[in-house]
Amino acid sequence: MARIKQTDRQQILDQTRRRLLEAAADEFARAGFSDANINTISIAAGFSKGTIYNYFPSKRALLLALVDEIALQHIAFIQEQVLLESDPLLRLERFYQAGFDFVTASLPRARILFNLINGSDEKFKAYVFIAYQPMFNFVANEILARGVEQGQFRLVEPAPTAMLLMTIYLGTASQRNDEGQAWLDPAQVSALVLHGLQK
Amino acid sequence: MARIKQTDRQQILDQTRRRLLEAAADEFARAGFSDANINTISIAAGFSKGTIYNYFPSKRALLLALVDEIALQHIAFIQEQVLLESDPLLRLERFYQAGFDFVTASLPRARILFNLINGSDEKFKAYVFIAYQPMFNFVANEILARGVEQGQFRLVEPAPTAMLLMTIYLGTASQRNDEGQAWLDPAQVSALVLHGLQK
Amino acid sequence: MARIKQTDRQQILDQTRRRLLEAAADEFARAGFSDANINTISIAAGFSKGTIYNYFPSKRALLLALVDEIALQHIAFIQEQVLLESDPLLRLERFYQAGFDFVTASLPRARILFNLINGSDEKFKAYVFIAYQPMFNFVANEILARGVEQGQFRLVEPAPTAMLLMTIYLGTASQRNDEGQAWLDPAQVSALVLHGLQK
Amino acid sequence: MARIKQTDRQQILDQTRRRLLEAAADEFARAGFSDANINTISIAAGFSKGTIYNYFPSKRALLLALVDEIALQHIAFIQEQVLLESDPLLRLERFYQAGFDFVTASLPRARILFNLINGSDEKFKAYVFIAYQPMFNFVANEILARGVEQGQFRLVEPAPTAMLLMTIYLGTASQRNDEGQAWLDPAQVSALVLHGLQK
DNA sequence: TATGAATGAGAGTTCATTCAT
DNA sequence: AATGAATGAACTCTCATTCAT
Repeated sequence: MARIKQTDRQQILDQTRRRLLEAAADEFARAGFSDANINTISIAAGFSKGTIYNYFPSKRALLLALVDEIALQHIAFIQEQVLLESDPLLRLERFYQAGFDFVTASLPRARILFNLINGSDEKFKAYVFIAYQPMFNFVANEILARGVEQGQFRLVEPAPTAMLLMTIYLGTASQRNDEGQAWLDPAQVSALVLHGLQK
Repeated sequence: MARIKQTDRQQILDQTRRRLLEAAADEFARAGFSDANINTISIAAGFSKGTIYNYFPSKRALLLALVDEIALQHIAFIQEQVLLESDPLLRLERFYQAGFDFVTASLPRARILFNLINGSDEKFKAYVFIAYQPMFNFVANEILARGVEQGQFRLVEPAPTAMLLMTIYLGTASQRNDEGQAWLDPAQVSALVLHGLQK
Repeated sequence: MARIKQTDRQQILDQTRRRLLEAAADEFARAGFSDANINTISIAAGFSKGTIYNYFPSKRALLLALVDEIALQHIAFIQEQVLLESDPLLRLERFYQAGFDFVTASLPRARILFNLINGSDEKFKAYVFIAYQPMFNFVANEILARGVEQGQFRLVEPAPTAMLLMTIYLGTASQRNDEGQAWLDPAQVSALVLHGLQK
Repeated sequence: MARIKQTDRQQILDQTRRRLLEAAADEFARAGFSDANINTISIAAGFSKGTIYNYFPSKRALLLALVDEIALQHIAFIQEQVLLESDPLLRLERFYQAGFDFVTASLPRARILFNLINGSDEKFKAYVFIAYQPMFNFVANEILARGVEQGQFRLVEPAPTAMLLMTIYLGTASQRNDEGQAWLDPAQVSALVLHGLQK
């Protein structure tokens, strides 16, 4: 009995936390960190202002928790897609395709990410890079290093090149019109990158 | 006599405006629009709070005035550099080189630009794009269209491709370490882009 | 239980609102709208500055809420007193007596009213007239029209004459010395008005 | 020669002062003391901000100088009109007629007066009453005392009754519609007052 | 005499955060 | 666990006043 109750309680806690994070994502995407409003978030989540502070110690911590979540989802989604292919060239194409798909599907969350990376708060920026470290490593090892080994890519240094690919991804995928459609086509971007990487 | 006085006064006005814009550039770069502090700006410029409002009607107007100034300098600098070459391929290289140089030389101003473009305030974003329209046109006409005409580039559509080049430029040039050094090399970026554009 | 809590909370809300309005009445009476200080009001009410904005969206809205309250009290008090008599002549006397009594008892609130009516903000003025419409109607119908019907008053038009009586009331009752005593005697005023209305 | 120059200079000074006072009258009438804007006044007068402070030591002093001027004009106009008649009854009618005429002709200045009298600044109020002392005396002596002596008025005390007449005048004459037309007719008001004063 | 750039105290308002319930 | 009334520091913006020219 007690254990069941315990479980129920945990579920309620998780669900509240989830709703708060969802609402926070929308608000942070809409307004950025400084202009995001804690009250707006709590109301959108269906709770009152105080509840947020039962789950997150501060507005800043709320955003960081959201970054963690976004990074996990983002990395998992891209890895999953990329690993469907084994050829490094196809993996690269998949990488851009999956990246654009992720941004399309999760535009508010992606916007938060881009805002933070190109924003002026260095602490946020550093936090994001740490959270995305697995993705950098994945691109470097599973796409670039393999392509170089197999002789499909020029002899590039995996680490800085991974950064280049990521930067191009973020820069191109983030440009959207009012309906959320990308200005650029991922195939166009990966074609361009592939030309650059091939011998 | 009267004319001299008039001139003096105008010079003082211009100089004050200049110092305010310089200080504003630093502060907006450091903190972004919302967290930038009017008081900090005026103190840094050597004036008191109220003086800003003798020159700009609001914090927002101050930033927009700065955007105008940055865009003019930015566009002029890049055009000047690019036009030193006549070959479209070399022009493209110059474009990235000049772009990276501009960011290096005017990092705070470039940061403001990137923040606005990737930020959440749609009005700021629209304003920036209008201010940079001449640059888009320049890239489309003086680099891409010429390269296509002369058979050096694939048959790309100048307008969206100009946007792609700009996006890649902004995305790559803006990534800097703490000392302001670019993570990426402009030659690397233009090589990649060139590979993508060539037949 | 829950209902009691609910009630308690509502009582606290009402009480805070009440204290804010009381303090606001004193401050607006002392200084007029423009020179009234939000901080002074909240401190006098025993709260901090921000609390006012949990109850009223702006300084202006605070004053308008106060006007609503004053008008309701004012009208109710005068109607109650006037309706103690049925003879229109006696009603007129009661009207001035009650009016002067109201001003004596609620001098700060009355001052706010007079300030607004004779002030330069047309929006405030219009708001006050709308709030006092019931009083104009009451004087026109329950005093003047009846007196004319019963042949005690000259054949005057009720509406503009009601305005005249109100104007004389406001003009005379508002003149007070430092101790809040009226310069004029309401009996004197109503005698004068009665002479003017009788055949 | 020197004396002529001196005269010219004095004329310029007087004219500037005059234009400043005219502009100040409009602005104080429009907005009341607190919301009146020194810059608006100086621009309307065709001068710059600083000039006001060459003529008046402060915004407050500017208003007081204006009050002096208004009172002098006001009193002179009413005395002149009233003294055209010798019969106290006709003088009383003239008093209200002239009063309403003055307000009609000098609405901004009259508004300033009414605002101050019914406003919340006690110092302004006291200043106005001192400036209008000659008018109170004039009404008491030249209208009321004479009417009582000649047996046309009831045996009223001149001083408080003068105050009553003035208060009624100010209260009634100040109510104007958007085109500046009085809500009430001065004949109506003086008829009412006369009924009250006659035996 | 007239100017207007500079000042800076002070205003209303916002909002992340606290905490008693 | 959830609430929301209260807080008060911080913010942008206003404007009467000063003073060097």
